[in-house]
Amino acid sequence: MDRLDRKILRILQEDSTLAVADLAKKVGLSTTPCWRRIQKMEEDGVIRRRVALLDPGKVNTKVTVFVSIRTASHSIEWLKRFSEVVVEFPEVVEFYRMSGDVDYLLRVVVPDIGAYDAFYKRLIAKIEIRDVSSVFAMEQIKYTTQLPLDYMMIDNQKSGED
Amino acid sequence: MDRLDRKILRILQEDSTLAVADLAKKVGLSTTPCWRRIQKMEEDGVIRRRVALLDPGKVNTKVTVFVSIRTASHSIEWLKRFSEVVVEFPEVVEFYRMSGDVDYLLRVVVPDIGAYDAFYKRLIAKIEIRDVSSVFAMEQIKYTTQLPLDYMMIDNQKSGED
DNA sequence: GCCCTTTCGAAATGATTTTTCGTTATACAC
DNA sequence: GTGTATAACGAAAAATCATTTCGAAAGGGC
Repeated sequence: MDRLDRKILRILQEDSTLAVADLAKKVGLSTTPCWRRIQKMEEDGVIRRRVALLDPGKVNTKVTVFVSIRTASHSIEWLKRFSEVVVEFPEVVEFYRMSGDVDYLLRVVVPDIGAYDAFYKRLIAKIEIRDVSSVFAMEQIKYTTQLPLDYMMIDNQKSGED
Repeated sequence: MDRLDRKILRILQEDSTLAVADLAKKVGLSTTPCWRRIQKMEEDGVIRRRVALLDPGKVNTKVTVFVSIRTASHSIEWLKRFSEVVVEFPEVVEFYRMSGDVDYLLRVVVPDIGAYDAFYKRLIAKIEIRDVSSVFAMEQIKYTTQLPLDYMMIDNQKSGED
């Protein structure tokens, strides 16, 4: 995991459609070693998958809602079932167990407020939830799948423009 | 935008490495029309980009922090600068303007609590912020880039297993 | 029925990925 | 220094895949 691997990851996080030869040129390598590095990072699980990202507007899921859930105290059984139920909804794109005041946080994407209400009804029909609070996002100012690569490798940094 | 396009999008959101011929077989089409449909959806901007998704653990960004920001009332200028500053941090992977109590919500990824503190200091060094509240995620139960496709196309649904 | 438009599929072409092979660099023991 | 092992490199061949070309089939209006 050196400077070149980081450079490769930075590019692939941006755009994974480049030909290996072009990518190689960008990082200053020939195609074979570049290809092998990519291969290795896929085997090692650093690169998890390659996917297509869609336009939320174009697929009619412009609206993001953050749903905070407080559960008081519940049985292990309830928690297990709760997770299973929530995960199944395709509208739930993120789901976290939190520290602090709120127990769970969901990011839900829907076309509009009406669709959110319908989602909400379907959710509480499947499982009883004590305390739910929904907040709508007015605007998505930034959304990226690119993770910062500055924290990889404690040594070997040299942290230049690459 | 019909059933077949939806089927194609569903697969590409999962895995964009499939050969067009294999994808075509899966949706019940031959390669040329399938390729053309993909091409069109890229032109139309339905498919925005293709990217590699990395393992947060493997790049040392396991920890997610949600940062709630209240700004009271500020000038337009301040708001503009605030957005510009926040967007520049690679640790900020999501950034929303919210309705309700909280004005802005950030999702920040870092290696650990210490790194979050360092990030926080760098942030407030760049711009003064009134009221900040940080909550750590204990566990990421679900995270997907796959948008639900059930809301596309009001007509033409037929909504089967495809 | 006929024309127009659209979508389809088979096959040829061109580009890219992946393998093969030989070379070069680096490190370590002696 | 010399020898040897290990790991990374690069050029070129082979295999696979994307893209184009062409013609045929399917729907829609008149």
